[in-house]
Amino acid sequence: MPAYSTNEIRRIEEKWQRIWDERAAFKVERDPKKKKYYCLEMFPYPSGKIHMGHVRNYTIADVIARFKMMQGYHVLHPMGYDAFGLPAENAAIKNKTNPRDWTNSCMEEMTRELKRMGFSYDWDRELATCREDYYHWNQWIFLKMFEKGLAYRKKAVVNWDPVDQTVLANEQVTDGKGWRSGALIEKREIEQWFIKITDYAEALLRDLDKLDHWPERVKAMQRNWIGKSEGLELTFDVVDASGKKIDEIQTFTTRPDTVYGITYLVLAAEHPKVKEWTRGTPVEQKINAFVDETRRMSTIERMTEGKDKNGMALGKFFINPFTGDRCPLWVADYVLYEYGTGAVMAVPAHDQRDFLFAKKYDLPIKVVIHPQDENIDEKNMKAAFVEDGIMGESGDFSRIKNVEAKVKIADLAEKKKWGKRTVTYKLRDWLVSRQRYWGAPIPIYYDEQGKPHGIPEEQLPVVLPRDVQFTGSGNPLQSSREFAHYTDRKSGKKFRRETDTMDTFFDSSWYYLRFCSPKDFKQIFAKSDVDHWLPVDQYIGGIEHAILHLLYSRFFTKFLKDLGLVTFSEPFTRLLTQGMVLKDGEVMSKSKGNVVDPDAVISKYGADTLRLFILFAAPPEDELEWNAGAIDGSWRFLSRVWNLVEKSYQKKPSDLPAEPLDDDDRDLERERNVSIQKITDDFTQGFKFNTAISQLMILMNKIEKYQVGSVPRKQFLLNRAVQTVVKLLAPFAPHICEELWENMGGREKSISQVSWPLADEAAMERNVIQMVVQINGKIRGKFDVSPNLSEAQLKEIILRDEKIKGCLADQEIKKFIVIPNRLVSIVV
RNA sequence: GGGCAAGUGGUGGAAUGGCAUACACGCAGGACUUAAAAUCCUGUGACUGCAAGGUCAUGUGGGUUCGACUCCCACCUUGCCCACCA
Repeated sequence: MPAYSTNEIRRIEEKWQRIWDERAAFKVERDPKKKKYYCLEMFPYPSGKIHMGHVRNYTIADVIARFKMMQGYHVLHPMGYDAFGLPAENAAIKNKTNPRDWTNSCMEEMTRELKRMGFSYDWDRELATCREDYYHWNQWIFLKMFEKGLAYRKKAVVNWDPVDQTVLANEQVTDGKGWRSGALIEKREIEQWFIKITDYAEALLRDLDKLDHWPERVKAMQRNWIGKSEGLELTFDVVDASGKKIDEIQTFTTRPDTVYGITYLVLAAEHPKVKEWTRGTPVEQKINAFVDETRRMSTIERMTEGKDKNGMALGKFFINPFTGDRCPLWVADYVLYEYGTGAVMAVPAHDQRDFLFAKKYDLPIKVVIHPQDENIDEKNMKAAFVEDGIMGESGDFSRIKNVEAKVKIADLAEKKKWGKRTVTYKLRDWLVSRQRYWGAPIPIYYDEQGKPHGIPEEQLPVVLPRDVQFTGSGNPLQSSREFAHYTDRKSGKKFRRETDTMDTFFDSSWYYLRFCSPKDFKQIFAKSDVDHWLPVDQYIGGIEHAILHLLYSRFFTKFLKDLGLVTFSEPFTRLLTQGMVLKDGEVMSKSKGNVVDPDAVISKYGADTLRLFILFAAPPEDELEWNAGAIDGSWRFLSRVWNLVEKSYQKKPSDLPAEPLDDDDRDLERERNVSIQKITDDFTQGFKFNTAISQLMILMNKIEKYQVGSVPRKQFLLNRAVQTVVKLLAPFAPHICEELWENMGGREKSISQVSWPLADEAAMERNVIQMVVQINGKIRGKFDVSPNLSEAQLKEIILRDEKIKGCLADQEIKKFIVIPNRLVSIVV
């Protein structure tokens, strides 16, 4: 065997990648007789090159998949591409080509790179969301949602990305900037397609409790995003200056206990009543100017201006039904139109935002809740009092706890029909329209009245046209003559076709189902396949998808369950969110110029070394600092395993001679079995690959020190230990292990078919253990003793010792605590 | 402002109530070599001591315990997520 050199690594890795390909080694078919395991990583956007984040994500998944295969599971481990999206369209604009060509060449390149990493994918199941046979079913799901009233059109204020010339969902706007372009987002009003995910808000929230194997962090983020709050919707009579009722206004509050402290009421700038009530009044012009200015402000401006709140009085009033008081109505920029009713009852004494606003505009402040032991005077208030306390100035509710008042006041409001208890969510309906070409066309046409109709199911897919101009502005689909009209087959009538395409999050919300029957052209998937493989046993991906992708996928699953297409309500049983890969403390990115190309690392060290290193450097969920120096250690380790097989392993099979083992033998056997146990535990209890690998290194250190001489018994034990190393290493470094297994004369075709070893409890036992002795918490001695001695026996041995005697110095022993086989603690 | 993580040698990290610093990187010394690389061996938290040893050390300050990196309380720092949500 030649040395484990760069050339040799290349030969071995190419050889086994070819063999896996030729044998379709990881192809799986449904087999009800076997235990199934569905291991899935978040499929990539085909940007052209894989980066270290992909390498880490997919290596973690591959080790899990290969481990499960060796444990005898039938593992579904597929890969595909989330292939629609803006970068392809941008490239098309730049190169004057079709996004399809750019995307196809990127996918080809990425497939080559993924194969170079030695991942155990069933490539027969590969899919790409930009292919007709995939987005056909995207459109089919959309039609089902349309039929159920979950897909609807709404004229709405939307986030307009001036760079990408498209609309973004609330979820895709971070800090007022577009999630891809980073451009400041403007507000515009257009007819858009929405998906009514809010119908599922309660189910999405409730079922988070079922996800026992999801990180708490992700569940907390989803809870926060759904943002359920329970409160009271109150309706107030609106009156003009003369006291005549002209209208009503609804507000939402989570603090019914503060209703006696209302001193004014604020509407959001977008609220239609603002303009309606001021029309033809002296303040009309000023109000209109204020409203238009506020609405023009982008989200980022509203945020940076932060605490400075602006508003204007409307010259109209409302009646507080609890007190009969008449108070003014205002419009202000600190009220969100999208949340609750878009109007809030202001209680400046008990809400910090209302407090600041009242101070600025000199509005009255009325305290109705006091702390337990003091009375607040509104004149001296520096901030709102927002804690729990005792009610005051609140009619019949005075002098009770505000927590009780909350319930009683809500009861009263419902009894008097002033309002009703309601639940609101921060979760908004999902805006799925995109004025873009490179996405799945929304399968809709409009009749003469402009009413939307679904394209008949049998005419799907609505295929993306080719006669399209990519100029960089507007929606390219509208430049196609071929696409513009839909012709009804019966009447021959022509109708205008919808030219919006779908958000790519729509595509990625159900791909894990399509992997079960990727080549079924007659239906979205075969139910029997999905029933067999789903739910996904282990899903692995980045924390950046904690909200959007995972929430949408959960929603789709629930929707498909309601359609009777699936039987489960949650798609991913276990979720692992891997940490980011950093260089010099920062996320690797092209703009920062700190990107390490995986391809270059593979060329120098091989895929096995890269895989091993990236898992050894940190636990999967932690951030990983890329340290180019430390990778040598992983390479050296593989090299040592290689040399060990070459120098010490004897292919000639032999049986273990029936003779007793000496201390060295037992030592080796113990370490071998301890390693099996420890590594299996690390796999099953949270994928602690870094400590699993260090245990393999410990085992190697032990084997290298083991002297065989020419004793057949020792040669047998060494052989067995080497075999164990190769088996335990195989999920991490599959190429070298396949090669070694073959050279060692293994009977199996592939190391992935070898059974995962089991630990022998008896071999792990020790006949001498070290007991540590503490006196008053300080370590004063160590004793080699037989295991499981009684307290009396231990006491005799320890107290006989000269050094311990010296430390005790005839003091009285108050306590003698024994932790079996570990430690003795003496208190004097 | 709210929520969730995390803070351990020169570095990545290990130990989740029981010998702090496993494993690795780096560094230093040695072997082999004409030389270098590679490889192998030895050492490597700080202070103190000729040595055996001793003392101190897991962000800071308290607490619980025979015993705390680990549990509790407060604070500091960093990271991530959310944020005018009534």
